[in-house]
Parts: sequence; C-alpha cells; structure tokens
Amino acid sequence: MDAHPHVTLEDVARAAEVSLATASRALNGTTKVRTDLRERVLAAAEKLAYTPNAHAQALAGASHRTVGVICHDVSDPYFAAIARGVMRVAGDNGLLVMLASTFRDPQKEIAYISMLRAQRASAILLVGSGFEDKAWERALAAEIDPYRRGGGQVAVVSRHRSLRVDSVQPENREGAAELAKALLEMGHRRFAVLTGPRTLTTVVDRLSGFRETLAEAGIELAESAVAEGTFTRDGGHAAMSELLARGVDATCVFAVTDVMAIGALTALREAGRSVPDDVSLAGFDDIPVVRDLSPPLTTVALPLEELGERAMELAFRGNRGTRSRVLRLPGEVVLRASTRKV
Amino acid sequence: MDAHPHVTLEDVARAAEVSLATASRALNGTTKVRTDLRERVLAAAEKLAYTPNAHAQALAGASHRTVGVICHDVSDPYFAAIARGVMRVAGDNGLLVMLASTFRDPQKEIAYISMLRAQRASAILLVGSGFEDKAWERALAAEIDPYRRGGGQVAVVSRHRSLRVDSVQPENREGAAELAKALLEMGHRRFAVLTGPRTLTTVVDRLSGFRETLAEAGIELAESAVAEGTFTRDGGHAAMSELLARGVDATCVFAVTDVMAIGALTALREAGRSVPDDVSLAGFDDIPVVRDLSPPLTTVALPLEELGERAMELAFRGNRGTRSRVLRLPGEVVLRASTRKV
DNA sequence: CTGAAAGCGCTTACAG
DNA sequence: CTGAAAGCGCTTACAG
Repeated sequence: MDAHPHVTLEDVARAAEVSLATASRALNGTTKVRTDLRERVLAAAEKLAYTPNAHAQALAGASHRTVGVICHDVSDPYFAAIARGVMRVAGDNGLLVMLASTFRDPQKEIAYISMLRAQRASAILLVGSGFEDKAWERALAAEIDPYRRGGGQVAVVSRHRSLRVDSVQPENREGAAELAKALLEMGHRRFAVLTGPRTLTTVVDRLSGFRETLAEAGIELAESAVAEGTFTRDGGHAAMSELLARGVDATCVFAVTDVMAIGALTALREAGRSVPDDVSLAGFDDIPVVRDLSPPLTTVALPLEELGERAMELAFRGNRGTRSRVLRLPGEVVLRASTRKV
Repeated sequence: MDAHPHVTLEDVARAAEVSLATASRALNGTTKVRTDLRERVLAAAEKLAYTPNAHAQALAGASHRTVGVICHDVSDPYFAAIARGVMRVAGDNGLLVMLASTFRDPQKEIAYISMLRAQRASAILLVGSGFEDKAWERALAAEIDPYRRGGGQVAVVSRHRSLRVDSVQPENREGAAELAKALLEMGHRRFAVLTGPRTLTTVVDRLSGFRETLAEAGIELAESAVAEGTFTRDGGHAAMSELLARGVDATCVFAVTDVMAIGALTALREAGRSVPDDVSLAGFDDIPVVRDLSPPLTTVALPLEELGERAMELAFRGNRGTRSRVLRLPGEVVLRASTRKV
C-alpha cells in the first residue's frame, strides 16, 4: 500500500549538490572530504532526516554490526542474566543484539539460525543446554557449518560436545558435586532430586555430578527419589508435589535449577512443610531473586553475566586457530538459610 | 580477512541449469514453475546449503520479517513478560524479533531506533515508561516520524502522550487508586511509598493515583513518607532502608513496582520487621515470582504478556486511519498474605 | 580530493 | 512457464 518514500543517499547528494560517492564518504568519514562539501552533505542529511539503508550497506560490503543471541526463553532469569552480560559487551562495541527465544523448540532454534544467517549477522550465540538428539544435531550442523565457512562467528554457552565451536562452559558436574559434598557435611543422608528433562545436557551433568558424589559416600540415589518436571517454576512445583505424594522421606531436596527450586519452595509451603526445619532445599545457578526468598536459597552460584560476556568476547575476537576454544567457569556453593545441619 | 564465500542464488541456478529468475521463483513459490525444474532447484539449494541473503532480498523489495522491541532492561521480569507476549504473536506470524535493552539511557534508545530504521524493520515497539524530558521527546520524534513516513509501524506500551502513535496503556493511575481503596478498607491509615525516578511517567501515574485516593479519604501522604530509589530490586531495598532509618511509622508500604517491593521485603526482613505482622507491603505489576515470595505479595495484577501481544498486534495490523489508537488494559488488585487488616 | 561506474545478491515487471 | 534485464541503495576501487 504505502509508497515507502525513503530518503536515499542520492537525495542527500542532490540536495548537497555533490556526487553520490562524495556524499557517502562525507557521511562515513572514511576518506578525506573538503570541509565545505562535508558540511553541505551533513546539513542536507540532517535536514532530510536521512538514515542509511543498512541492507544496501551490507550488500555493498560494509561490515555488519549485529549479533544474534538464541536462547530458550528470555523471560527465564537464568537466560536474562546471561543475555545481560552479552548485551553489555555488545553495547560497548557498538553492536546491535538480536535476541530470540525458542521456547525449547528445536525446530524453532534451527529456523532462527537460518534467519540470522540470512541476515548475515556477524556472530551467533547459542545460549543454553543442547538437546541430546542426533537428528537435531545434524540439522544444527547443517546450518552452522555453512555459516562459519561464510565467515560467521559462533559461540555457545553451556552445550553439546557435538558442535565444534568456541564455548563457555559452566562447570555443572563439578558444581553439583561440590554441593553434594557440602550437603553431606551438614549431615544429610537421605536425598531427593527435582530434575528437568533428561534430554538436556545441563540436567544430565548436574544430576550425575550430584549422584556420583553421593555414591562415593556410599549413598545411592534411588530413581524413586528423583522427580522430573519441565525446566520451569511450574515444573519444580509439580515435581515437588509428586515427590510429596510419593511420600519420599528425604531430609534434603536438590532442584537442578533455582527456577525449579522456587516452585518447589512454594509447593513445600503449601503442603505445610517448613524449609529448612522439615526439609532442606538447594538449587543451582544463583539467579538474583533467590536472595529475596524466604528462606534465602542455598545454591551453586554461577557467574551468569560473565558467562554471557565471555561468550560475546569469544565471538567478537573471532577464532583464528583451527581448534575450538573452551572456557570453563566454575560455580561456587553458597550456603544460605534454606539448608541446615541435621 | 575471510573471503566470505557465500553461496548465492546464481550458484544454485547454475547448478540446477536454470536461469536466475527461475531459481528465485522456485525457491519462493510465488509463481508456477515446471515441476522438474523446481525440483532441480530445490535439490541444488539443499546440496549447496544455500541461504538467501536477506539484505539483498530486502533491497530488492521483498517484504521484511523483522520487528524491533526496545525496552529498558530485558532481564527485568516486567519487561521479560511483556517481551514474551510480543514474541509469541511475532512467532505466530513468522517474524524475527530483535530485542534491545537501553538500560534506561535515553541516548541509547534513540540510537537503537536509528539502527532499527537502518535495518528497515517492519515495526518498532517501544516498551516501557517514557522520560519526561522535552529535548528527548524531540529527538525521539525526529527518529520516529521519518520512520513512519517511510511506512514503518510503531506501537508503544506504557508511554508518553507526546508521541502520536498506537499504544497499549496499562491503567496505572486507576490501578493504584483501586489498590489504595482496598488498603483503606483493610483499615490502614498511615502509609509510606517506595517510588522510582519521578521522570518516568509510570511512576508519576501510580503515585498520583495512590495519593489522590488517600486524599479523598482525608489522608495526606507526606513527602517524608515517600522514598525514591532506582527502578530495581536494589532501588527498593535502598528506599525501604531509608524509610526505616527515617523512622517513618506506617502500617502499610506501597512499592510502585513488584521488583522494588521484592527488595523492600528483604530490607524489612533484614531489619527484623515482620510482613505483614509489623507492616503490610504491596507492589504493582504481578510479575510471576511474587507468588513465590514469603509472604506472597499483594499487588495490582497487570496482564503483562497480553500487553505485549496487543502492542504487537497493533503494529502488525498497521494503522490505516489518521488517529492513533489507544488500548487501555486495566489492572486488578490481588490481595495476598503480605497485607493484612489492622 | 572528487566523480563515473561497477558490483553486492536478490526480485519482478516485461517480453517471449 | 521461462529468461534477459532493470533496479533496489549503497561502497569502493579506478581514473582523473
């Protein structure tokens, strides 16, 4: 319908009575331009409210200033914090960040990468646990490989071994192991775990790190003491409720993410169980809000914003070598009032 | 450095032994193409891992599929929830969403709009309270007006009267008034308020709605009972601490946002004050996590995701008329355990 | 320093 | 239905 009467460089050049080339150079400041000409161009551009067409600039070979970040769900505090780190570094470097949420739909993730490729984004950041699914891994590689061959930078946060790209890895297994150790030291012997979908690598790593440390102490974590829910607050609430219904008698519950722990805390309260008097509760991630819960949550603190910053830096610098770099960031157990000695 | 050897449509056409035009048509499905030719093209594209260059497509006049969303901070649960609504509607319509955080820097907001204009995004959504600042309003209009003349769609959530664009308005003033009414009915007479920067329209509206209702009941809200902080959890914590230090003796505290209320709740707990036994606390927005606080927070529930959905729909449909449309969405007072009768 | 011109990778009338 | 060609709005060697 609309005629989209965009003001173009040509309009500016005409108004300033110079050539297209001169107008372009005056605006970009790449080459010297006689002062009076430059000023005429600038004035004309200002007067016409000219904005260069980024698509034309990109097509003509100007370098891009946009990076894509794909995560499961921006409204999840875990991803929000990481995205914050990414945006800080990107902003410092004058990059425009395109954030996308897949809502954990593998197909949507592929689709977004494809769109970002089409946009010729200078970098793509994949944030969040990968899916353990061969078909998906192949489809992902089919998008990522051509993108990288085309000069695109890729970095991931917390992911699959199948993708040979630079990555920032929170030490999930080690963190969970440390947490288990701390909980054992507090005297706990009967544990239950609230877990997310086992197809997510993050879940698998945290669960096994926790389980193995218990095993080393001679404690077996029975499958009946493990409840699975979605990777959300509601998932945590549901899983905790199920555990309660099963009558599991644990003195300590470990939720593989803080977000799930938040739901669990409410489920416990609704069931009339006191935390930590009746049962201790621990999470993982240290998202900002857990400090404000009552009781504040014991958790494994991950440097969330830093995870995003490092990933952006990795992609920003580019990888001149042939090997993919791996940056491992450790978590730190933070004991708060939601757990107590028994 | 890199040669960026992108596979182009021409490569595909050559491999399929058809013309550029035929390759384009086969891929887009716009026009009928002989079946065998189409299949040859599709096969070639698949084999070469071809992805169209979105910039070239855009330049050549294909319609865009990208919308920009600018908010203060994506990691704030309030914006995250709204962004979620936007993304749902956008996703249903095959649009790529570019999310940006300004971190409340007016200059950055202008810069982002400019970048989005350059990208020729089909729509720009401004989410969050405007600044009450004439110079900024002018600069904003200088970006927005040419963008709209160029056919760009603009919609805002919760904003300034100065911008004549479609908008979705949460009823801040009315919601705060309703809340005040409910609190008065519970018997409260001595109030304190935790407010954000008064340059934000949202703050002004909520504060005045609350204050006026109290006034109607013959209660004056003294300036000494109002503490100002940043629009964050820490801002709420600091403001509440200040109020405590001032020795304000209120039976009920109203924080103009839930996020601030969360900080206040913790400040109160740290000071050994019980909520709601010593003091009642209420917020505004009903972000998801307030249900999980202890005690759960009384607040004015805004249909956050719907706010985003409606704004996206407004922009998506476009505005054929000359007047800007305004959609007002009411809030609803939700009484929870953080407030009690006195 | 400045300008004419080619080229970036597509789409879409316009002829066949 | 198919193809040759123009054009989208820039940038940047290449000559002056």
